[in-house]
This record gives sequence, C-alpha cells and structure tokens, in this order.
Amino acid sequence: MRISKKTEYAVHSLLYITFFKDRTVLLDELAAQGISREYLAKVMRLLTKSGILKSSVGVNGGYVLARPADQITLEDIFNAVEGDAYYRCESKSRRCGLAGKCGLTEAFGAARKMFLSELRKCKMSDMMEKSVSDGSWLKNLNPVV
Amino acid sequence: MRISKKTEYAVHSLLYITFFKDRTVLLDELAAQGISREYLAKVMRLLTKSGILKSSVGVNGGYVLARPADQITLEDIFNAVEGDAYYRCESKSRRCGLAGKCGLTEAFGAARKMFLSELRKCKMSDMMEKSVSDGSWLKNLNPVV
DNA sequence: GAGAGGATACTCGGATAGATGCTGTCCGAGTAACTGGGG
DNA sequence: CCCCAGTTACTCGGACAGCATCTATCCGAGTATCCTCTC
Repeated sequence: MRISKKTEYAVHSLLYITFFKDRTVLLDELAAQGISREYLAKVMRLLTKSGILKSSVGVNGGYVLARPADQITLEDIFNAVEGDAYYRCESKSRRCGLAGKCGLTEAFGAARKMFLSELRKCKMSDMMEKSVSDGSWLKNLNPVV
Repeated sequence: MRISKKTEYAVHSLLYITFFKDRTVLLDELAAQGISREYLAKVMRLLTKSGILKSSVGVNGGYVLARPADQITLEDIFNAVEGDAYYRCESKSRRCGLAGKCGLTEAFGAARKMFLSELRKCKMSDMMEKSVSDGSWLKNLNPVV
C-alpha cells in the first residue's frame, strides 16, 4: 500500500513512452530523466511482466506500450509496481483474544478498494494530455531518431 | 500511508479500553495482549496527543477514552498513529522536465481522500459490537478491580 | 549474390550494499496518590 | 486531628539497537539485428 518511488518512475517513463508511441524507447533515454538506470530497468520489467509494456531485446530493442494509452490506468501501474501485499490483522499470532474478529482486515480492505477505484479513473492518456497542456518538457522534446 | 502494526495495536487497545469504559486501564493490562509494553506506550502517547485518549500519571493513573466510542472513527486512529506524511511527486529534484506537472500528487491525493472517507465510516462503537457479538475474549473478561 | 559466423546493441535477472523507517528495548525523569509520623 | 515528608505506582520521553524493505549498483547471461567474409 505504500507509494514508493517505483510508481513515480513508472508513470514518468510511461508518459515518455506514450509521447513517442510510434517507436521503441531505450532504457537510456528513460534513465536520462535522472533515474538510476539499473534500478529503472527493474521497474520496467515489472511493467512488462504485467502486460503494460512490450519489450524487445537485442539491437533496435526497447519498450513500447502494449495497448493504447487510454486503456492503461494508474491502478494498473500501481498494482504492477507495488504488488498486492497488504495489511492483515495479525492478532492471532499474539495473545490477542480477538483473533482477527475485530474487523480491521475488512475495514482496511474496503478502504483499499476505494483507493484503487479512484486510481482507476486516472488514465495514461489523461495524464499525457495534462502534462503536455501544462507546458512541460514533453512538448519540447525532439524525437531522437 | 503504510498501515503498520501501530494501528493494530492502537485499535485493539482502544477496544479494550472501550469495554472497560467506566474505569482507567493500565498499560500493563493492554500489553498483556502480547504487545511490547514500552512500544505500546509510545502508541498510546500518540493517541493521547491527538485527543482520542486521556491519560493520567501517578497512582491510579492509566487511560480512558476522551470521548464516547461512537465519536471515534478508524480515520481518527489512523491519522493519529500513522501521521499525515504522504506521497508527493519528487520529479523536481531530478532532471525530470515534468517538474511535478504530471498530476501524480493530485491523483494519489484524491485516492487518499477516498481511503480516509471509508475509514471514517468505521466507528469504535461498531467495532466493539462486532467483536463482542463474534464471541471474542472481550465477552469473557472479568473487570480486574 | 547468398549463406555463415562474428560483432554489436540491447534487455534480463541475480547478488549485493546502503539508506530509511518500523519495531522493540532500556532507563531515568516527572507526577500524583497514598502512608506514616510528629505536632 | 492535621500537616508534612517519604514511599509507591504510574506515565512520559529520549536514546539506541535490530530488522525489513526500499533504493541503488554491479555484472554476467541471453538474444536479436547487423555486418563482413567466403564461396
């Protein structure tokens, strides 16, 4: 449930890839945002494994989106990157007579659902639009052919 | 945003205190659930500072609820215990041209609001009822006068 | 001109180390109620 | 009977160690394309 830097790295890289959607993007290009290259590689692998990206190895390899940007939500990215480990009441492993009957697991489970459903509303294509209209770097980038 | 053990300790202890709402409860009683006494003391202090509990030191000291159990929500407890540190996009500190314009901070902020509003629905008194009706330890406890 | 083999340019993924924050421990300080003795 | 000082029973809060996880680094392995050489 923690939001780590991995998610930030993933989203920014996906924005970049979305911008150059008609060509494969290199890891080095993405790392040029100021992200550790090797660490980013691991994040990209998570996105690839979960089917958000397609990667190809070898010469002319790199990354492309596996599906259109309006079919990728922040929830997809969050799940791919942060995993689905989550809180569970551990009272049973203590001398706690509640033995998980306190309803904590359920309450936090419901809260997580709301959290995720809010992330689901946020599509990659929306973020792309917002970033471009805010006059960000993406606007000024020249495709490095 | 992480849900640590502190929250679990806090909720279970508050349940105990709620059950014996007409007397002060000792730290040792609460720690008897199988929680490190000294660590729990820190959690209790967080709850006291945020106005959920009232504590008194000295002989006959201990803890009591600062307000009725139906006016204490899981959100109150969560905020008191986990604090309000939360995700902020740090792209500015990198060579990232997005400079925080990606909307990540806003998106996760909205998601957090939904998360908290769900926790707000869960009152201490509800959890108390649930725990008792599930035949838990609370039912069998004899007030240690 | 075509096929084979080597060079090149990428990603994959495991091992490892440092940083950070949670968890747990220790201990002295502070405070309020009780107790007992002296006036 | 009353007051005062000492004792006792608590919480407060800082310092510190252990540990898990996140972050970052290193490096060899694997793979696809391209280039060159040979026939």
